[in-house]
Amino acid sequence: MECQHKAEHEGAARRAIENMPPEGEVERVAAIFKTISEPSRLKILFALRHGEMCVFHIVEAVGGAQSAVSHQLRLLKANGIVKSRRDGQNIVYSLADEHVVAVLELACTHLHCKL
Amino acid sequence: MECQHKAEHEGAARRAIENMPPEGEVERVAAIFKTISEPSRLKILFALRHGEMCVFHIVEAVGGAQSAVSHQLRLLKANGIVKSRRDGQNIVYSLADEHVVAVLELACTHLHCKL
DNA sequence: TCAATATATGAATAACTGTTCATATAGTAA
DNA sequence: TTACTATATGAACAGTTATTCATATATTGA
Repeated sequence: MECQHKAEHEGAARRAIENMPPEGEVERVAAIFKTISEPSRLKILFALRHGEMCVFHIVEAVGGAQSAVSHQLRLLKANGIVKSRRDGQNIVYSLADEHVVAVLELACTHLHCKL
Repeated sequence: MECQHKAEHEGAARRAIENMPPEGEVERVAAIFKTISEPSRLKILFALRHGEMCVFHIVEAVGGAQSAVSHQLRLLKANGIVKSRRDGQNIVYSLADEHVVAVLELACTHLHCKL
């Protein structure tokens, strides 16, 4: 049985269906946001805003166990949020690109808080 | 015992600690990202890009049970991602502000995919 | 080679979260 | 009021995930 809604918004509904990204793309975007949606990982990103850092200093900056930070860094890297390079005994991490900072800043603007 | 890292990056580490947002602010930002990090909720946002829609049409656009969509809408609204107004028997939802679209577009750019 | 530092990883547990089912609330028309 | 449509909500279960602990790998210096 048909619904009794006003026809006004059916155009929007139709366009929404036609332009819905394929399932895989939605899940890729979702994975990005999920990766940066945990306070512990978000702190790492806030820390890396100020320049590249090795794991030891990241642990200092965000607190928590070295093992936990390492697990989180692996997730961030696997999802393309951060990148890393070896420098002697250290692994130096940095934000993958400028989009990351831009997204963080937009979210803060949305919340009316200063980064 | 002191670590043996190069001093190069200690400036970044110090700045990171000094500029780390307070715990509450980190968690508010994290909550925003967590809210938009589920494929089902993300689909709702992709759908609402094309204009406001009532729940019935959102269900049509994203699939799934009405109850599930309603739960998701509640979360989205509680976190300030969408807003709603009543229109007769219908509740019409729309994106809360332009930041939401901007964040989605940035994430897609990051993934090199067209929105 | 050995010892020390730096980082990563596997497994296990505890906490969290999305969905479903059943039901409740609210508006509309008769 | 009653019947119907539209939306919301509470509880419970299943699946996911972050952390901890113990251990492994890799680099450096002696």
